[in-house]
Amino acid sequence: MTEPAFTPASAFLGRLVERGYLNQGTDLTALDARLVEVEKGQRAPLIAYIGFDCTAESLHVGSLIQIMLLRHWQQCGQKPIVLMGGGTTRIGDPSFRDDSRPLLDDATIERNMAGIRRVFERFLTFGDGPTDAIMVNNADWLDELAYIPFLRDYGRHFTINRMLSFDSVRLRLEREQPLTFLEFNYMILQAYDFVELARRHGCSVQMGGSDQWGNIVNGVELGRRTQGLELFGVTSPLLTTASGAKMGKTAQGAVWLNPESLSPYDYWQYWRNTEDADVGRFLRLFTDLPEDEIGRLESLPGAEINQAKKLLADHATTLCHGAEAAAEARHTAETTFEQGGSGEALPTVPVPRAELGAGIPAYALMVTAGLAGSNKEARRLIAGGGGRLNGALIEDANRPITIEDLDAAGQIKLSAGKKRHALVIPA
RNA sequence: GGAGGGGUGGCCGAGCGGUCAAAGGCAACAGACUGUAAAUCUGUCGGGUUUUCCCUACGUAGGUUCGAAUCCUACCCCCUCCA
Repeated sequence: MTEPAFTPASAFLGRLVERGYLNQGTDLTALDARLVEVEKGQRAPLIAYIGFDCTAESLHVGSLIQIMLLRHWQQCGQKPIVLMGGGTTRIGDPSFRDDSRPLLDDATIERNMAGIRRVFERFLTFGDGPTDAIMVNNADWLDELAYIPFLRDYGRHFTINRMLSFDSVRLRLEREQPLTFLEFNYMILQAYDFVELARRHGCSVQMGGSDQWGNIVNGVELGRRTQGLELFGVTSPLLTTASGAKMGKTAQGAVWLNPESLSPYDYWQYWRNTEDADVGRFLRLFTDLPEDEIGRLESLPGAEINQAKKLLADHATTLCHGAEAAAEARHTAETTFEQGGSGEALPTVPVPRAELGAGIPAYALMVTAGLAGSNKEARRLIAGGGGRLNGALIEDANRPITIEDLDAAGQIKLSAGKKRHALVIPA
């Protein structure tokens, strides 16, 4: 557990504490000492892993803190392993959930894994070097597990009594939600993953979100009991916004890290709209900016805090999508919001020139532009004063929009409210 | 296997023969206020070209009624207690 006055000597743990990544860890003092030895060149880099589910074809902002943990780990001269849960995803982590996850088929898992791999390549350096990241898939060993030998070798180290006492299981049972035996095995397999990674790759540290604490501790103990290994666990805090909402949800859904799932412009916007109270915290967690700079930014008064939000958006987007995409997103945002214009990175919707020539009712165009889910919703939006055409309020939902409405740049800017815009271009 | 309770809109949760597209809350969207923030207030919140009209919807399939989310039958699923 975390010692209250723990002051780490190692670069890595020092950074975690300073930047707010540390929730708790097993024997942090010993881990700190090992890390220092590496820094002094007295031992080879330590190897840490974090496991990721393959439940979607991209990771989202909720996993970003974990990705950043691996990134800092690598920057501090240690070696990261990204563990893809190709095997465990077929079971579904029951931690703190009331319902079972839907079981995914192998093809879907495979596809998801490919999408997730690309995200990591932006945050970590992969390769064969001593501190290069590697990616492994736990299906490689879980798929071929033999049931009886596995039970005999590992099952005997788990008591049901203890497993039932873990919050992740206990809370579910207390709420009288069913927990299947399949899901119940998840924690055993995750513990086994840790031991297997130690054996195969010499991995000695597992990190993860605080909801993984129970699973991580199980792995540490299993390693000690079965092979006398000294393993460590480190968790990061569960993140919520200052107003208490879970991170990573927006109107359009999850904030994906993959440009196909969420455009860099929308990603930039997500960070730009951070609540005032979160700016400092997020700068520390999701950018590489130095502490003194962050201190200055987070104390900007009143509306000036918006400068800090832009920098947050710039740096977070650069990490995830590259500097070019970030610059374009910022440019688009500034022309759209500060000059009332429209930048290139706004979503564009091609509409056949002939249809525009004939005129399309405003409500219908809102729908094709993706700004409303149905004609009715579009009408409501316009009736409520939320529809704009090239910046001007749309009074009548039936008002035809034609080529006459093309602006100087040859496009039509449609807006739903102040933040959602789309460009209609004749095709 | 026996007894009882329950399955309602994105979620929670009322309704228990017409006045029900279904109270209330949350979430969401828009408006006002602002700073592309938070909080607050207002409006909207199944679909249909603007609708005193139509369609779809209250686990599934039938039925009784002029009329059902509400009653009946069968089936599926969940929960509780007993065995």
